[in-house]
Amino acid sequence: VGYFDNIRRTVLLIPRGKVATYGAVAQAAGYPGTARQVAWALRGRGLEGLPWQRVVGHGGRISLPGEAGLHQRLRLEVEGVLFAGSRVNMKECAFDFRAIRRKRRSARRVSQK
DNA sequence: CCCTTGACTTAGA
DNA sequence: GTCTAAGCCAAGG
Repeated sequence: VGYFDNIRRTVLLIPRGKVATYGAVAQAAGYPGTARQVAWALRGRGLEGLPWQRVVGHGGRISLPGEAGLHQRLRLEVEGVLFAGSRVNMKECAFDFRAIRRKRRSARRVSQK
């Protein structure tokens, strides 16, 4: 399991209608401070089945340049992500990875009985 | 090993 | 709001 796979798994955790920043993904994947490498991972191969459009820049900026950026915005709007000007409304749509840990804990509590 | 490349981020000006 | 400069770090040449 390499760096790319961990980043990939983390991106898959972001639910529909939410987004996360490169930095947040890096940290959640266990590689704090490697935001640029997250971008590198998304740029590479194997994007099929990956919700890459849910990863945005700091403050909800779209970092993908050119037409691809517009494409990303459309894909997000279709998922229900709100925009405020040229940025994602992070207050509403930023995904908090800590919610995953809470979910896991409550799931375990249920299965334990 | 050194150098370059980024879908990055932060801090200043 | 914009722009630059510097820090950042996995890959690839």
